[in-house]
Amino acid sequence: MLEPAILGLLKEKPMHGYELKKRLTYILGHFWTVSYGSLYPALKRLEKSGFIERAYSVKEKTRTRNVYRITPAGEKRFLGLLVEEGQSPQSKSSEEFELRMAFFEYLDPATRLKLLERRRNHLEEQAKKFKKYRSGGKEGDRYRAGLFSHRAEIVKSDIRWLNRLIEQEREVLENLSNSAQAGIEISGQEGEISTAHGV
Amino acid sequence: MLEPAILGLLKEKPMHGYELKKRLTYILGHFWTVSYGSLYPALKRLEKSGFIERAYSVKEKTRTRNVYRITPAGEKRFLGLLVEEGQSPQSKSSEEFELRMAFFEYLDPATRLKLLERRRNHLEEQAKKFKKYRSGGKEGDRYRAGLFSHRAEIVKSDIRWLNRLIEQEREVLENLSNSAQAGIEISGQEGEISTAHGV
DNA sequence: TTCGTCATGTAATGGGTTACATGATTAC
DNA sequence: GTAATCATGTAACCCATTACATGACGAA
Repeated sequence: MLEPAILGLLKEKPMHGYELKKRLTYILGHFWTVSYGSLYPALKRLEKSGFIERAYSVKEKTRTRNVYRITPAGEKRFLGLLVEEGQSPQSKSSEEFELRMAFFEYLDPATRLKLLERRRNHLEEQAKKFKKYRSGGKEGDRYRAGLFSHRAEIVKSDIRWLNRLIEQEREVLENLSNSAQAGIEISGQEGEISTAHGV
Repeated sequence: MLEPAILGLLKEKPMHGYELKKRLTYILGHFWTVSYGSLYPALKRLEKSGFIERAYSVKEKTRTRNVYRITPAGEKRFLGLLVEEGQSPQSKSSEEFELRMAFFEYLDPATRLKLLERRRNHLEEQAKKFKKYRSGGKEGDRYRAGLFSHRAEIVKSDIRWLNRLIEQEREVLENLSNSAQAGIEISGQEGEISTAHGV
């Protein structure tokens, strides 16, 4: 969770730990506030693995700032982590999905579509379960029943949202292939993205 | 997270580990699937602390089932854990709130009201932040922007839901105090709940 | 001068997971 | 007879947290 987030943020621009934490809190603060105790060690790990490197260090009198930058290996790693099957059956998948979505701009349309559909299918599974609960009924308690039906509502609205996004993404893909057929060069968004194309 | 869930489930009826896991998955499976590797050790810990006790063990040929039951100390502990300030700034608070809500029937109206209001206030803080994001605008990326506004919608709808629940709970409280004034005995729901009354 | 924020880090701990190990019972 | 489910547990690990430690800089 932490590593892809760091890599994604460093794609925007090189940053030092403190700044990274603020940015992280801004984007993921909704459900996660990273602590320095995990952030700084993570930076060191990533550096040792060669996914990020020290761009430079500023020594202001006694105080230091270590500015990190993502490496080409890091770029690959980042894409790998984003696309990777949500192997954790632990359905913190909602958080995991939000993290991915926050970096969607770095993925190509086909990968985005894949992730969106995967998520929607997962939610549809959940929705099915809710229906079963309902019909298997009782669970007498009104509070728990209220909670369950509220959850079901949220899931339904999430599915609608995803469906809208999926449709948009499909249009993007169609336009792309049309342009391709018309023989127009597609300039591959600087090329770096291409690693993610293996759908 | 695990311990209050176990205690709450054992309040319903004595159970053994395997059954407990199924029940847990049913109620919390939405965002959490506990593993045996955490469940069984947790049961041992709780037993050692005296919060639960072995009601009986069934030896079916070679296979054993250890049925646990909550103790009076466990009841107190359970209520303590449910009401306890969401000390973790880690906003897994949404999960934590869902857990509490799943056991609302065991709390008295005043405590329920307190928890509902705490949660609503928390969400209102979040909603404020979303507005700031919006006005502080840019964050150019349309995907991230879409994600943010979707989050904002969810939060808003959650607040509306909580407000409805709060209103209902207030009515319950008013009715109670009216009945009390009218000199009618309130039979304290079997008495055991009273520990939670110190609001 | 004191408070908030900038800036980096370590050590102990916690709470969970995965993978492993074992074997009976039930339903098809 | 074989697959699914019942049933319990341990050991190694992972990833994060809290608490601690240190100190400069800017604003009120």
